[in-house]
Amino acid sequence: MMSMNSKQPFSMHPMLHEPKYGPLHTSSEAIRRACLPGPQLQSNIFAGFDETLLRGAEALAAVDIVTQKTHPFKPDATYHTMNSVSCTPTSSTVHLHHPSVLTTHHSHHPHHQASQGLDGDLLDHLNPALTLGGVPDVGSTPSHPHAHMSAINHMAHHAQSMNISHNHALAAHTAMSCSENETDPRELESFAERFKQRRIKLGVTQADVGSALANLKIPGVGCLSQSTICRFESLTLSHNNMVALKPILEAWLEEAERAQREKMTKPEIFSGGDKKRKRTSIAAPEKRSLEAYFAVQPRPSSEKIAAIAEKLDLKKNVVRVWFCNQRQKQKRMKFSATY
DNA sequence: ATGCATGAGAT
DNA sequence: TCTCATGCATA
Repeated sequence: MMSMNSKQPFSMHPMLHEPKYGPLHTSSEAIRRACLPGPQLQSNIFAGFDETLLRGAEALAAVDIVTQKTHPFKPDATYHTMNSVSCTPTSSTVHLHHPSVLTTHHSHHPHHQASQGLDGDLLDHLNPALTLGGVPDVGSTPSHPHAHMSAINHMAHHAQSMNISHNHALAAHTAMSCSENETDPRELESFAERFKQRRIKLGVTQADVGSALANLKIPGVGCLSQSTICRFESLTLSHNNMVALKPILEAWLEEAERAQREKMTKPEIFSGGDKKRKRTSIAAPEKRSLEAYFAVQPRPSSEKIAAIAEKLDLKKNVVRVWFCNQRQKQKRMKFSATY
């Protein structure tokens, strides 16, 4: 592990009010894209349908929603399996905070974007009035002061499709199995499960794990949020992300268990904000419409986004972000379907 | 546990 | 302007 690419994105950035997190990211979209099925048939399966189509889509979506209650099309699908273990709120245990950054990236697997086949420009065919609308750039969101953290993943390097053959002389066999294991979805899945169980056994919350990570002092690794730990355990992260985080969490787990053993032998002692960001909530009807649009065109142009935003009376930026998030979710779903 | 959001880096 | 990794806020 740790074969570094020349990519060490350590481009720092000021703008951190808090020394809290360090930024960093690396990404290799390229490969991924290369694996993607080409651009969809750009076209006009929908040409000429205009608004009717949209209405149909929305209607469909509406129906879908209804059905969804019983039917499950969990839009937020998961990485692989749905593990439904509930989260135990074992509060307080360890606590530490540190920022750090890490970036991950690499590999690719054949994600399959099955859906983008229907790319007609739905909105284009929608009524022109819609397209014309004022389109006020609603852009920017209110205030948001905060820093973020990313992970640099020195490890996790190989994609399943990639070969590590160029690494070591003996890599041929040995390494092969090793790296393959690290990225094997099933291995990741079982690890996530084991991780969760052992974590609970230790009486540590997801949030605790996240903040305790910084104590590992792993270069480039800082703390993570409860959300991320939760997503890791439930496999709701991208494959690359899972691969990148695994060694880190594994390290924490070992350390935590070691520390506990030590504590057993010796009597130990233990001891132990700012502005709130508002979360916009998109109402069900609007969400249904968005889903309908998404089904037809997952990647609407800026103009379309503006039109949709206006129609649904939402901020353009909100709509844009919604589509971005939807795409991310879709990828997770697709990935899970792959295995 | 999950919805909406940010920001870095890639396109 | 997108993707990706992550986070805050909240149901």
